[in-house]
Amino acid sequence: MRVTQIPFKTSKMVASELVSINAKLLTQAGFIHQELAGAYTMLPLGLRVLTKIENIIRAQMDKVGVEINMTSLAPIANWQQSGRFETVDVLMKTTPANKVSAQKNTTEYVLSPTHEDMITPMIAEGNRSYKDLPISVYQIQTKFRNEPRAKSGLLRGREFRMKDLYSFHVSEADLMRFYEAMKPRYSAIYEKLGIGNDTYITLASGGDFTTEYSHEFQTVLDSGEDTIYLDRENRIAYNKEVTSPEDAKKLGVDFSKLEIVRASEVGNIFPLMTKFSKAFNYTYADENGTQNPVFMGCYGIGSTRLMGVIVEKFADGKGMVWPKAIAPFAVELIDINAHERGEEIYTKLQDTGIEVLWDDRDERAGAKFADADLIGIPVRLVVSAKTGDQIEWKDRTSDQTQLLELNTVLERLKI
RNA sequence: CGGGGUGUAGCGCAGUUGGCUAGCGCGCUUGCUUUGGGAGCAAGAGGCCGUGAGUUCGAGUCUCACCACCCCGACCA
Repeated sequence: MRVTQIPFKTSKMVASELVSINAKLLTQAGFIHQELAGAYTMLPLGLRVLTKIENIIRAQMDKVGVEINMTSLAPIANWQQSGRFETVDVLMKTTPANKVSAQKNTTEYVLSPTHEDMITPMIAEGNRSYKDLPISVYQIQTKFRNEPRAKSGLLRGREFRMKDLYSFHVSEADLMRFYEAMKPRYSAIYEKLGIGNDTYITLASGGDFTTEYSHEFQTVLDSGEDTIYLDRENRIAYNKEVTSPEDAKKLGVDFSKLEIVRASEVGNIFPLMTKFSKAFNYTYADENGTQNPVFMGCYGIGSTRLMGVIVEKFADGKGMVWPKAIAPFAVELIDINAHERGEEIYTKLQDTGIEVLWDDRDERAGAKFADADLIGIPVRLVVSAKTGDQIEWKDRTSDQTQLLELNTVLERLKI
């Protein structure tokens, strides 16, 4: 991609009221554009990052389930049937904007904040035998939650993207077997995203459902919203909400010996048990023809939030620093008064299948360098009168530059 | 929802005890010079001062209401 193709420019300045690092840098670098409190357009660079994050999630989920795309609009009836229409206070619904025409459709719909209420009856339609189970289906989509207070850029929005996987089982034992199998899938995702070391599986409350505890994945982050009690040695943490004296006794943990840190929740897995299958009368026939309730689990990961967390985690004084796996491009190419040479290298890199962003603007060197630092692509290549037939290589996180032959550059980038 | 703050040019901001033609920087346009860390000079274009009611001879400035956004808390992926 050429920088001149992108109609969303970087900016030298940004509103002083943007305190959150991810909101500030992503806005300044032209990755996102805010439309409302807690709702952002993904611009070309931001969309590339988000897509890569979601593809990493997708690769792991494809090992345990199949992907579908569901509607965001949901019938109110489904939410009434689960009893959640009145109780979920972040629920949003549509309202027709005007009633000028008599034949106008005035039906109101739920804007789905999560999809249990839709997927349960859908799966139940054709899967009534023990032979059909277990089932595991996921989706990566935009979800809507009327948060009382959207904040911190991508960390908490009213419209955000999230992966949800739903699983359906013949028994609690089978559900828990699957539930346990999800943990390594989640760890693999955080590992690939570059935050594996700082992300801990965390015991949290089971909420309104029938299990006592559930698990979250928390990334240690000063600007995180949650407080967790961290046991670094055993790589496990406890959400503050489950650190009462009773919890301590039940779990056999001495919380006073643990480190208290701020963290951001980047995933959760939850045994739903039979809450939704009961609400939607989803039963299956076992070997004896007896009807039994289906056991369900749900497994979420907020992809837009992850993008924000990763910015917060790695940014330095000059801008963002993307892990290789999700950087919008593998390399940024800058030409300094060497447009033809730039185009030549740009074409070669592209032909080799390397993702390259070419800053082909008619800008001064300083402006291009500053923007490259801000955007945070892992490798910066420069061609100019100084570099001759060679190419200057600089890693985003280093101050060292080196002159390399084109072939060497291609070799290095292939890895 | 409680508390605190902010709405003035595309973006970032200033605007005195109410005063006449509303400024500055960035960006944008044109020209010349410059060219490896956000260039210089010159000439331009660009405003319903968030919205609505008041007070006043006169409101960006004062009053009230509303809306939006940011921050703390409560709540939540």
